[in-house]
Amino acid sequence: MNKIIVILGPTNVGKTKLSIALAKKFNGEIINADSVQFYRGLDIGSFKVSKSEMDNVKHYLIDNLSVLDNYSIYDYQKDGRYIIDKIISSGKIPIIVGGSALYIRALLYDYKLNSNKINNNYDDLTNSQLYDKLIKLDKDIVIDKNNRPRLIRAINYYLENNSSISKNVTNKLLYDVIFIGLTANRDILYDKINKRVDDMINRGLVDEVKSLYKYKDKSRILNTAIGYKEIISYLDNDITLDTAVYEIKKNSRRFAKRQMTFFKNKFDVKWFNCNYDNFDNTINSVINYIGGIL
RNA sequence: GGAGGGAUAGCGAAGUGGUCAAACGCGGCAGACUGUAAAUCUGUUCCUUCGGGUUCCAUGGUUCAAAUCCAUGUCCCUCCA
Repeated sequence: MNKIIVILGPTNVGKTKLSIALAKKFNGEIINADSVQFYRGLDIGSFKVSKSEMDNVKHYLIDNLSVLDNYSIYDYQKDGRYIIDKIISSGKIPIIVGGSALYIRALLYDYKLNSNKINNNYDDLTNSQLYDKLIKLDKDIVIDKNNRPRLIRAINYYLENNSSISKNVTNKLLYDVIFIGLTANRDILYDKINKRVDDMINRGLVDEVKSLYKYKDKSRILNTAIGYKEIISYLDNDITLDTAVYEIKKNSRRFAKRQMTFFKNKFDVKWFNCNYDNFDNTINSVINYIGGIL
């Protein structure tokens, strides 16, 4: 079975740089698994790979969407699996890189997704009414009572499939995957994250968001992505720029923590510590590890 | 110098005799994860060997009982001189 390499980890540990080095070393092509880097125009705030960084390594699923598009793990699974097959059949190794854990899971594990025909939002129901409705339908459901999007999803799922969404969990991998995790000590990582946010501001994040501001009411991603939603609040005059920066840093740190929780507990990962002072060392240890498997 | 107001857990802030180890918010920590996922949600947050121990500026007092009342001291804020 053909191997697939996955590089995951929290934000800002060098996944991009590592992935390009691996692609060059092992004749790979890269599939993005960062749910913000899909979008054209979200460059500074998503810390997107630049053309020159790509260094002629083929990248897929970057800049494939407009900020007005709605994309989901369903689309990603479809697009990504098609690309994986394409890369494998060309004799190369797919390298999946990113920090969007659910996207990676939907892509590689046996997530059964369908076209999602029922899509009732139940705007007239409160959370507890939704919960009552759900447990009447679905006695097996395990769910947080206040997690409205998931309550709605669980109801719609049950109505469509006549079975509990909880029964749909899977740990079955569909590919032969090497999971490489890149991480760093919490203190160091947080410090790097804070500094990177300052750097984004210096590189013109506010101008980047200004150029997209006209889409803010019609774009989902601009209102959810860290670095964008906060600057939009600033441009709306709801908060000061200092507050926006503080919030971006805080939200990025929390995001990194959530990513680590997800990766540690849901993936079988071989972890490597990011050596910020000598990243070539990090790259070499990963190359040695993968070389021993391939 | 005179008149008031205040000091509560990492921070902000309720509480004004017992039901107070102390609401709530923030921050922190941990967790969940099949269509918003950079999203959304949950738990936890004085110490503990889980028996208990030590807290509400400090010291002393009143009381069966004090974060809450009294006295003194320290520090902070506002107003008048």
